[in-house]
Amino acid sequence: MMKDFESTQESYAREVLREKGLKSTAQRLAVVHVLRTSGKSLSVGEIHDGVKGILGTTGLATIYRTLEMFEELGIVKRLHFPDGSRGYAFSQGEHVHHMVCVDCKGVFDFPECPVENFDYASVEKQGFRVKDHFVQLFGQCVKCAEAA
Amino acid sequence: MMKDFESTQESYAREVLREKGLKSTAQRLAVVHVLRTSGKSLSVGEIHDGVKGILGTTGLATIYRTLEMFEELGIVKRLHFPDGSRGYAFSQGEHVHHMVCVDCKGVFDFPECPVENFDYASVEKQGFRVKDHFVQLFGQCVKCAEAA
DNA sequence: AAGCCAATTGAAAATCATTCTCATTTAATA
DNA sequence: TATTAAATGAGAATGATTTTCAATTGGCTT
Repeated sequence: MMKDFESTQESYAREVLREKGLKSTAQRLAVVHVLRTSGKSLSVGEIHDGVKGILGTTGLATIYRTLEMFEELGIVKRLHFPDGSRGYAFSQGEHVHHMVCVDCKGVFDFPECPVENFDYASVEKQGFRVKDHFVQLFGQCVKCAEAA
Repeated sequence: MMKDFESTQESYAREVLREKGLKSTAQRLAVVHVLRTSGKSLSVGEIHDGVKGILGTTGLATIYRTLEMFEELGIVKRLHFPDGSRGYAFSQGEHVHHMVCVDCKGVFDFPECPVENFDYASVEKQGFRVKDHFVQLFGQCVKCAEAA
């Protein structure tokens, strides 16, 4: 039906889903496809539009359900923008952080974790146990810098 | 009308507002007061309730307007939780990151920035210009660890 | 201390985002 | 291919946020 639907990313999603006993539905794979081919962070509405472009009619609730589930499975990552809006980006499970272009919303990974080797002394002195962290960089990508 | 309404934090907010030619209304100072005395991150609704407790009837829209403005002024900081909900915490302008207790939503600052001295080589190699970052730690505070 | 005026507020409506319900459909397995 | 639990679609319901506009108020000025 559609070329280029079987990429590493789609296979990866398929596998994660199967491992968990979840179904690899056309809608779910389409969400992965839309995110992957966009190369950037998309809003729920944009993802919905993208999926509709592939499958025709698709319920918005399905997109929400899929994204929530994908986030728990580590297939996508939710990003937060300064203006308060949210976006989702494809993410392949590993511990990767994201750098987002504030102009085009393009998403670029950076695998080195700035927080990984951070010395939490001041925080742990107070008795905190750090369990997780959220890091996101904002900036401008080459294309947008040149266009400006 | 209310003791303890003039703290460093309230004075700070007053000053920032005056510098920008904005009014120090009872509602705005009450928002600061509620956040300060709570010592933790609060949702918009919780802040609204807190302000109503002080001033009686208060419009929810005012709370939204105030928080948005305070965020731009660096008086409060918006936090994002894993469950998708948002919270606001008092923040005094400087570059501080926050550690949030996932149990009680208590907010604790840590002034050392883990990202400050991070080597962006891999990112900048691709031509990105990093302009800003968002860092937030999740974990458990002493009290909640003991209670568990 | 009173008056002025732009800034701010409250209340409700409007809009936008997200979740829920339930009848129907479908992917995976036998 | 039949079975069945899982998943979907449609729209209603809920919840969050923004807008509108008339009424109020804080920070001057006099």
